Amino acid sequence: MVTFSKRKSGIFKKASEIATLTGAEVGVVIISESGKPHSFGNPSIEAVSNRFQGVNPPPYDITSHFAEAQRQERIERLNEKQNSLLHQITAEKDREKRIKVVTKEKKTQGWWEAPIDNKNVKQLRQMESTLEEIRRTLQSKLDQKKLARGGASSSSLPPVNPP
Amino acid sequence: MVTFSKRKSGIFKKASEIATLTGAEVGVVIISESGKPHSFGNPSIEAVSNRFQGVNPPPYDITSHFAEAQRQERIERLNEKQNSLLHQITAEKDREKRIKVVTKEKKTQGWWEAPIDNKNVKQLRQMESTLEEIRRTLQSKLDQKKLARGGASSSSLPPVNPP
DNA sequence: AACTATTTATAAGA
DNA sequence: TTCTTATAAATAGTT
Repeated sequence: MVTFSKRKSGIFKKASEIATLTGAEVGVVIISESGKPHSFGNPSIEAVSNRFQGVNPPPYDITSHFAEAQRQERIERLNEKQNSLLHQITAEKDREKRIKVVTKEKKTQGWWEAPIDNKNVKQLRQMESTLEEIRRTLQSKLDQKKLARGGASSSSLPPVNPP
Repeated sequence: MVTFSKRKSGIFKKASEIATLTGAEVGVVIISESGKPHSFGNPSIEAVSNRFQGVNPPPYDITSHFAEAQRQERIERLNEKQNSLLHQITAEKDREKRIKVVTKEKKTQGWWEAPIDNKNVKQLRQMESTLEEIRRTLQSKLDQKKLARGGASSSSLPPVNPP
């Protein structure tokens, strides 16, 4: 909790800095483990969110092609996923090292040696499927809206009309 | 521009860290001065956005423990996915170049009418889903080690509600 | 919340 | 963009 609080402040500060330093618009949303939402936005979280979703693209750039913009977004998303994976792999390997050390010291059974709880795993997968489907459905709807309008700026969600 | 790039990386890294470290969900959207959108999301920018908007309520606290023997397998799977991502990224970038050339030649069609490669979108979505599942499984396991207590809040908003 | 040892991020330059 | 490095800032651990 202390870590969360400290780091949240750190991120918000960084977000504020990049905004004033480079003139970028930044929006950050953090939902803590307990489910409470925390946000930072410059100019405001709503403004950034709307612009990201293509609602109000100030400088209308006729040269940007929708398909290209979306492709670029996908590439960025892939890069994010990749970075995420790298972090996870690193974390996982570090963890493994630690576990090996502990295992040598203690011959008692630890939680990581416990048998798989199939009931819970099954339940988890079911929830994942459901949530994933919801997410996909929403995304699909949003994408259709996007297709129907073709926003000037690129990105993720909603509507406008072709010139 | 260099500052923007460096600091953007810094923020994304911090965002990734707070997510891994505290189990929080984080979404960051940065729109550069030139209007180009950059985003980071854990689990995904859509998931965080949706949850922030109240679309997607609860986190899971399923307590399933996986045997140490399976850890290595997961790491290998992550590595495979990562390689897959690298190939996808390369392919996407190459294709983007080709498309840019084509779209400059064919001006009979408006940019808003540019067809989206649905096959590719579908493929990427599928991959994201898979990655998402892996990530969630790992996260759930990693969360085991952390204390789950109701968090305090500094600049927080009221709890999210369904639309 | 304050302190501080340590780690990490960053600006500047190449 | 990547690399290097001196310096500034962020953070974990502790009180």
